[in-house]
Amino acid sequence: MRRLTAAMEDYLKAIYKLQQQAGSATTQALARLLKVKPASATNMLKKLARLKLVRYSAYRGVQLTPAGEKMALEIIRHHRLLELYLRQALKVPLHKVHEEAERLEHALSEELEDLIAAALGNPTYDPHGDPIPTKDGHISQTRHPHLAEVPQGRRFLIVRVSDSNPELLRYLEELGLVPQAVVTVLNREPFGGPIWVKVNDRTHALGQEAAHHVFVRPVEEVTQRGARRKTRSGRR
Amino acid sequence: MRRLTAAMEDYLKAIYKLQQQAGSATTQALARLLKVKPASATNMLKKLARLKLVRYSAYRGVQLTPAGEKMALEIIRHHRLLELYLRQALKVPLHKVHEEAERLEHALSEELEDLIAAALGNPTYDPHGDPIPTKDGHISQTRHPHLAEVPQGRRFLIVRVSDSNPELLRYLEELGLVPQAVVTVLNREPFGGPIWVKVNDRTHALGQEAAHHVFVRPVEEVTQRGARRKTRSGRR
DNA sequence: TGACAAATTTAGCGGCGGCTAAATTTATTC
DNA sequence: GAATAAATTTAGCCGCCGCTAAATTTGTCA
Repeated sequence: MRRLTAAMEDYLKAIYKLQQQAGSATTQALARLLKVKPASATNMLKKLARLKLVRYSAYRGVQLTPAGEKMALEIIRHHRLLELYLRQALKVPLHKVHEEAERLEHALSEELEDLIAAALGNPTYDPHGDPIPTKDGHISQTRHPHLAEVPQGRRFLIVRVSDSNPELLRYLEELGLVPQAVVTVLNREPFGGPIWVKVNDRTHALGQEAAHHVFVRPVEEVTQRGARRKTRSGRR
Repeated sequence: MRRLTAAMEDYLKAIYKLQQQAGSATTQALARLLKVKPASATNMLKKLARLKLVRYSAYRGVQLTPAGEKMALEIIRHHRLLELYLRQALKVPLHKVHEEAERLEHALSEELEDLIAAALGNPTYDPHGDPIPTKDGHISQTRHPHLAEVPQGRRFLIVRVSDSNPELLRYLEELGLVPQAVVTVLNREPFGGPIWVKVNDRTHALGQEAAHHVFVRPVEEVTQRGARRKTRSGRR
């Protein structure tokens, strides 16, 4: 498996994301995401097609081949492992974690990847709640949003509480914010203000940081015949 | 201070090393060190000269300007901090630490550098015994060899014992291999075999790993009038 | 001093990955 | 179905950083 350039890796990752969100990737969407001009994207797509990493037919959008998808998942694994590692081991602030990982991911060897994964205990989710692909290219299809990015007025089931900080973990536990609990987002103050939540009939004002560590899934509201709602998430 | 390309950073680092060893850097030596052709080196030197990072006069070799030296030291700081971090925090095998750092150093931000330095307790030497420049561009001029790379039959003063592994540290202490002790290298078995050393009239067979953590300085032999010997080290 | 070898530089090319401007295809609308 | 708008591709350029081949400079030795 040939070594790809950093630019190629960026394109594969971007195509993967667009495919997830919209089924396929257009030249324009790709260009916007990567902050290049459409002409540049076309250029690269032809290169990736020659390498059999994407299926590309002119004017018609692009899709990853199985080989391309495998590569994309490897890169995403690098990225998300790095994010988590930077956050946990080096206490990089959450908002900077992404851009740091963005540069480091291309320089990460397989060995170092393994060591980092092991140091983290082979985690399956990154600090943003996104699933980390396994080494052999499998990825959980669910992306869990955290309490800070979820619409207010709805009920959510807590599926995961990020375990980076034991103190925070204990704090959240005291409030009753534990996996399987049902939480209602009452209100959200703007500009990084607290998030009002209700758990077990108690109301709490949660800070931004705390909210970022609580990952949830919407509780299925019982509609006619209990039909499941389709959801779509976007971003990352 | 403009951001340099990875190639430029590699050149600055190489020029610095050659200057240390030989006072100045020739096109050929540079090309050999960087594994490029001399013509390519000439090309880059002209670019660096335009940026006022080196003083370059054709056919006459090259020298870092103060600005160039500052940049070089920054890069070397990145490199050596990474080496130490990879070794201590992630247990990357010593022989792989260099090439990993070589790729990561160009992607390291200032913030991450600071966090890594702090996590390591602002260390001053890397795992090879090379000094780590400070953030403001000062560097200790002494490079201490370790016991595994030192000629046999001589006496050495232990100046530093690397503190990465507490177990190892205790072991070495038991043997009497502590800073300020004088050690004689009796014999060295080939092919990664043990190194026989004498400390306090006791003889020990030291493994490769242990030997790599003991950094020494030759004991000044008393020659006529106690004149100091000049030494030169090479490598890294 | 002059001739030659070695080191260095110059000239020109190639792949990468951006860009702009112009041409082309696709989609939409009357 | 023709006209037009929007998306996409093509053509050609540029900077980076390698390369080779040819020209030039430097240093040495008779």
